[in-house]
Amino acid sequence: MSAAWAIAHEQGLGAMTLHEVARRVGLRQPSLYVYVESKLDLYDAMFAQANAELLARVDRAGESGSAREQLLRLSRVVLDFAVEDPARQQLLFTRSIPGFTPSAQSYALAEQLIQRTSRLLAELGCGPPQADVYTALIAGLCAQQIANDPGGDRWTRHLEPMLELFLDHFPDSSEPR
Amino acid sequence: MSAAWAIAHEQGLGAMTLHEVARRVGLRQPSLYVYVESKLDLYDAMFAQANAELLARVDRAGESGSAREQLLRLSRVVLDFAVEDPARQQLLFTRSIPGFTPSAQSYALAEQLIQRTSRLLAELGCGPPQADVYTALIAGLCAQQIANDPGGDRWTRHLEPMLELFLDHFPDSSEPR
DNA sequence: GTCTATACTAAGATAGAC
DNA sequence: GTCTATCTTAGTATAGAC
Repeated sequence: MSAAWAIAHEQGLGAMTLHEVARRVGLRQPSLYVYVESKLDLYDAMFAQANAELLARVDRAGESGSAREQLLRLSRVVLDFAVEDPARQQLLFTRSIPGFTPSAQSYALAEQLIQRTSRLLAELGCGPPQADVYTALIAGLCAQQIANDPGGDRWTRHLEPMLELFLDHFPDSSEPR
Repeated sequence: MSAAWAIAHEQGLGAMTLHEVARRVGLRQPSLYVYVESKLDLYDAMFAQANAELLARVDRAGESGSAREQLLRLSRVVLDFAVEDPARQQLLFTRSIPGFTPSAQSYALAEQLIQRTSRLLAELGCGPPQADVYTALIAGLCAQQIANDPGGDRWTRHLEPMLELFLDHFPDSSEPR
């Protein structure tokens, strides 16, 4: 697993091949089939691992404070997590690996985060349409940060002001139709 | 070119191979080397063509009205263009094709749009940091729309309300630090 | 300009010995 | 569990005939 992550981290998720993984762990490529059923199976294990790690961090960020404070903290944790490792972000939040869809078991982990966020948003007066705007905000900062200033904070530093603006004005008004 | 776009459109940009292009135009793969120097060269031609098309649409959207109206129209044209064809969006706005960077000549076209947008933003009191927020807004709507509701408008319909909110509140206040 | 033939690379996966 | 050997597929690119 860590060899697979290392490759994804260094050269992108698409460069992660079973040959290269085997090379790094000092085995021949066919030997890996003792541990994984296929390459997609390995992706699934990585997906589950990354989601578990994210959930752990969100938990560590705690549940204290108002719903608004909690949402701000949760958003910061998620954004930092995503921006920290572009390959991981690609695996978790985009559907861009040909042939890969997470198994039901792995996806259940991802669901937990979605539930948690939706609940907080609902408490703050944001229904599903506003929640879409929220996800677009996060996704936009994340995409721009990774693409144009990897390792920096040129976009991520706008998270809190944007969320404040969003929470102050979007929940009630501005609903299109 | 149109065969290449058709493949990208149907199966994604990564599925565009010289073999498949040749198949579609009734040639053998080596014959394509009369027309392109390499696969990356073909990507570059596609990049230039798509940028030219986008610029043409932006021009057609006209320059009448206030800076605010112009920015709203330009943003709508760009967002619709990007969402319309995910493969094209990937080629133009993400840097996710291994080994591909646009030639200086092709990139000059992309620069024109950037210039135009920056000028409008500046007229509306948005400096570079606010322009970053603007690009994140567009990128976020675009990414979510393509990933989660392709062909629909679940995210893109929020464009105008979000821009209004952004222009009304972000230019002066909310600047982090 | 187009072809055939081929070199080269590299991937995922399987068979069967040890 | 690990290996060698191999199958199968598919890609980019080049050489040289026509």
